[in-house]
Amino acid sequence: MLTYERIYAVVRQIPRGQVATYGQVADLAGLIGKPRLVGYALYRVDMTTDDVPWQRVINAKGEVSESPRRNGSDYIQRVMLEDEGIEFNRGGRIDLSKYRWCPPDEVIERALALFRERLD
DNA sequence: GAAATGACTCAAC
DNA sequence: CGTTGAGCCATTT
Repeated sequence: MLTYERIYAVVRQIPRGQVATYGQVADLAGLIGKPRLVGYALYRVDMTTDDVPWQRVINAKGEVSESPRRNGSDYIQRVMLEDEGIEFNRGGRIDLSKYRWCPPDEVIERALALFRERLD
């Protein structure tokens, strides 16, 4: 669906070694205030491909969201992030002030365009 | 087509 | 610090 494609398009922009929160991705995808949809979209990503760097999206607390439904993929996520040079402190959390992705202006421009489009 | 679900977030206590 | 409850809406049953 178009909604998912927007989310994936944003996630694909996250550079290696940095992370974004669900809420942040939702905002940039023109889905302000709807972070749940991001989680739902990522759940449906094909993890066997590297098309979408789903591992770089974490929750607002700075930790990898775990869920029984993920059947172990949450653990894989942590390993992949460490492989990119991201450090986990004790408690399995990431220092957001250090690794949070700061979107370039062009991405913000696109987000604004999507937002305006939504108001028609 | 109504009801349930969800990798979330924020504010309030 | 923690727990709770409301908000949210595309997808799935």
